[in-house]
Amino acid sequence: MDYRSTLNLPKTAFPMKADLPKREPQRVAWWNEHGTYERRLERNVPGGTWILHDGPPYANGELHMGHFLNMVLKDMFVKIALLDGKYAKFVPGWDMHGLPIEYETLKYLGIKDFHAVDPLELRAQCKERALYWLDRQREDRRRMGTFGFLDHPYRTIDPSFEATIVNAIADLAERQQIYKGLRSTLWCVHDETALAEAEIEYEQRTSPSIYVRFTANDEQRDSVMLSLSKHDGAGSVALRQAQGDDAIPVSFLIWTTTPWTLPANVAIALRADATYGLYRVGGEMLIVAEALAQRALGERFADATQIGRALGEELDGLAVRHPFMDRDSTIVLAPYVDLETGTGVVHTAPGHGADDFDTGMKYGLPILNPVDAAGRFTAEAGPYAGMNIFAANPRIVDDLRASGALWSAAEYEHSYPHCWRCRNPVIFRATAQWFLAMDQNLLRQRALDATDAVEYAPQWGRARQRQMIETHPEWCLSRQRTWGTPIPSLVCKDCGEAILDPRVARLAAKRFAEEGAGSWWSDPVQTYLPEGFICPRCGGGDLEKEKNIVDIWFESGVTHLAVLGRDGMPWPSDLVLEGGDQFRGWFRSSLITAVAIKGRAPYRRVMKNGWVNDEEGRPMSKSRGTGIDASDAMARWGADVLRLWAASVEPIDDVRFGPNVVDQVGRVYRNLRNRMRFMLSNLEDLSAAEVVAREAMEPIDRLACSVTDAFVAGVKDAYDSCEIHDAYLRIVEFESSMSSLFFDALKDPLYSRAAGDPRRRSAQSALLYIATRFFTTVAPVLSFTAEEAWQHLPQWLLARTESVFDSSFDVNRSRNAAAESDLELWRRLRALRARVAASAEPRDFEAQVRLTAPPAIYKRLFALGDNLREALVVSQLTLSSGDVEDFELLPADGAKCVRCWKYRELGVDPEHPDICSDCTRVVRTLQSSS
RNA sequence: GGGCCGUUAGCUCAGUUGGUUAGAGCGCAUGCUUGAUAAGCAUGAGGUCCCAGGUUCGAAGCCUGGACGGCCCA
Repeated sequence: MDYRSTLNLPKTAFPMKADLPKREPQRVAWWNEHGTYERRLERNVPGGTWILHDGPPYANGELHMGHFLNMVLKDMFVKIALLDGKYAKFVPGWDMHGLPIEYETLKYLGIKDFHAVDPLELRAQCKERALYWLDRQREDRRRMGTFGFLDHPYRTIDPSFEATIVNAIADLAERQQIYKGLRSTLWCVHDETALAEAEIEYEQRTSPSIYVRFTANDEQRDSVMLSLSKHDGAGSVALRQAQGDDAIPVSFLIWTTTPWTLPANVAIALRADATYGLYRVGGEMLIVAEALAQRALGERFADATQIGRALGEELDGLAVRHPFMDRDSTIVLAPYVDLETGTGVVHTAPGHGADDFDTGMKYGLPILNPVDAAGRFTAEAGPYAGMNIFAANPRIVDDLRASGALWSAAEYEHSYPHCWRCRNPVIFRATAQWFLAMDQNLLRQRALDATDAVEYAPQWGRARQRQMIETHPEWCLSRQRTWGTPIPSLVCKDCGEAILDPRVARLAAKRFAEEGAGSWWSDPVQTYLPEGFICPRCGGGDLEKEKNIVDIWFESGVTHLAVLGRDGMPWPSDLVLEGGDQFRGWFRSSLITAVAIKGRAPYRRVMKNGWVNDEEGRPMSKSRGTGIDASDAMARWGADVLRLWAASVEPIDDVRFGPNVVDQVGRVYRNLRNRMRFMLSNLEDLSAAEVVAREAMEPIDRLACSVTDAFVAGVKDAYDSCEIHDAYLRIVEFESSMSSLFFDALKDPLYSRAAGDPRRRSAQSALLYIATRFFTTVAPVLSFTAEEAWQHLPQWLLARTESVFDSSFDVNRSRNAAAESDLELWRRLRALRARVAASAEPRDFEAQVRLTAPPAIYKRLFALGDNLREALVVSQLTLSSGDVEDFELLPADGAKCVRCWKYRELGVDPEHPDICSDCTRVVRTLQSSS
């Protein structure tokens, strides 16, 4: 007789093959149709809020794996809070203004000169492009399984958002935190706009490297020689000789890699404490820092004789002639002059460098800026007027060579700042811009102090954040472009005064909230003038609008004002989570605006995630074939495997990604999935009424539930401290031990007992408990699979709890308190089980075990009753108490029952000679009922 | 060039305040199972804990220097 049909073999519709790329989109639709997230959110209202505030990705281009990692981690935290009963409202957002989109749009439209296009028309086109990318990215984000208000994201282009930006400007203006000033600003000549440091990328570039003589005229020569001779008494004989010979000119030798800045040169900077040498080379004398003389003079150093020396400070105030402009260049001192490169004699053009600018201000030097917005020399540049500055470089070098001022020229490869968008090299250019004053109202210090109230993960994040604030230069807020939110400033046509009046800004904010910021271009200026508004400087009434837009880092820096503190979301947020580059970007800009306007940090906790590199640990690159878009990855492997990958690595550090890494985590995924499947396949026939209460379960089932409680509590702790990877390790360890010990032990009772046998129902009840706890616990990570598994739970349970996201972690701390001894017993059973399983002969049911244990352990093992034999998967077990632990494996008594495979006494029933008495009873009952 | 971070088994990672023989999962090899079966169980191999000094009775963990990789900046 075939007894197989009399067994309760596993059965479930939950497929072994995941088919994630196909099934996941259906699950996204299912969640939407059922309003799973929104319903749970409403239910959680009494639980209090927990808000992760989304840092806006920029709406241009496809999402890459770095985005994926970041977005999926965010989603995990939102789901953790949700399952914890919190009102975890998540409003994603997009950064949609700015040069990258404007640039892409112009390219898309084939427009070369942006001045030629009507601002409102260009804005309309930019908006279309930004919305297009938002849609693409939003679809990817949905595909990841993201829970949140994806249909109603915040967008920096919304009129309400633009109003928030302008109101923030008004707030800052009221606090005298904004001023207009002339500064040396990073400038992109291609895009014709000022740039913030966050908009700069450093790339390798080859520049001309030239050494240039700045030669003293007769009068200057006397002063220079006099200063040198003072250094040590009357000076050397050679010095005295040279001093008297007017035919030997003296020059300071400067080094520069930007010849085009020479027309703006007004000074030469030395280091006060450095020693400068006077070198006689052929028929001339050169002054360079002693430490750099050999390198600076090159092969001609061999012919050079040092005939004098002086400290930098002894040369302060001297002057020499500019090599080709009709003016002097003053010798000044500056602390940043280093003795690593060049000559220690630094060409200084205050209009073309931040350091130079500072020196210029200190010495009251003229700030020359002979370069226009497009990077062409103005008339001020004399012979080079009209030329593009970079194109003029070789011409300037040639001219210097022709005039004899050039000492040497070479090519020089170095990293040089480039515009983040158009990739062209940027320049420093002194222009009038609107700035946020970092030290006004002690803003910088208050921002530093505000970090004390923030938790950072990792902890060194605070030091990093502080560093970024300490080194923050004055924040240049204005941009001379079109695609953005206007800075509502006015210019007095009578006196030229630039005016940023809070009242004007408020009017603008109100107007923008209704009409959008485009109205700044179309409205007459009167729209923005309060009653009787006049120029505060000259009293004139003829005002016009300035056409600056605000830095987009400022826009994203006020997302906390636009999103939080309304619609059920408190200010500040509980968590922000972005890539580590945002210590300098969004973490910083948000902190500064929040401290300036609200006096404290806009978040309680900052977490950074790492960079996603390829499998060799190098940056991903499309050209190397290691770059992959998030949407392609999801189409290939499915979101859940990738979500598991995000948890399997330490996402706070830089991580690696590639096909081999995914294959590996894919195998872990299949393990998890199969074990979920095993549980489900043994629950099909369990009705609600038959579920055994925890207290009434068999000992080993209670033990497994207890171990599960400890597991849930452990994972929850990891979640609470943002340690997703730690949770992953616990999940893998748990499912592995569950499978090898408990599931294996349960097979016999589940399969061979009568369906309604109390032993079997107890086991099933434990499995149901473990399954539901497990699905809930992994749901933040494996959202799709956990939900799919949940949907294969018994129907009566689904009627109560429609989705896994309607469940809760249910961490039972009091029950967990007793768990340590349970875990100890669990580990002991695993070790015992391994000893049996290691045996080749006899093995499993062919064996019986004779176990002797010391009294304390004996007591615990004895309490397990027949469950102990089940756990070891043997046919018979004798347990006795003794002084020493002893373990003996012997052949089992009896013969193999063909139905349950255990070794038993067979043939109790002549009709069923090959099966044991227990099996006979089951079979007879089945026969009589059919 | 500067600041910060990292480097533990083929891969992804654990390793509590310095303390036995450095662990897990995956992979690999071998065996078992064929009633979780494109599954399950067991065993095993595999490590100069990046390198070199130092502190210590004792260092993967502390100190110094260096190498390599990454991020941010100059």
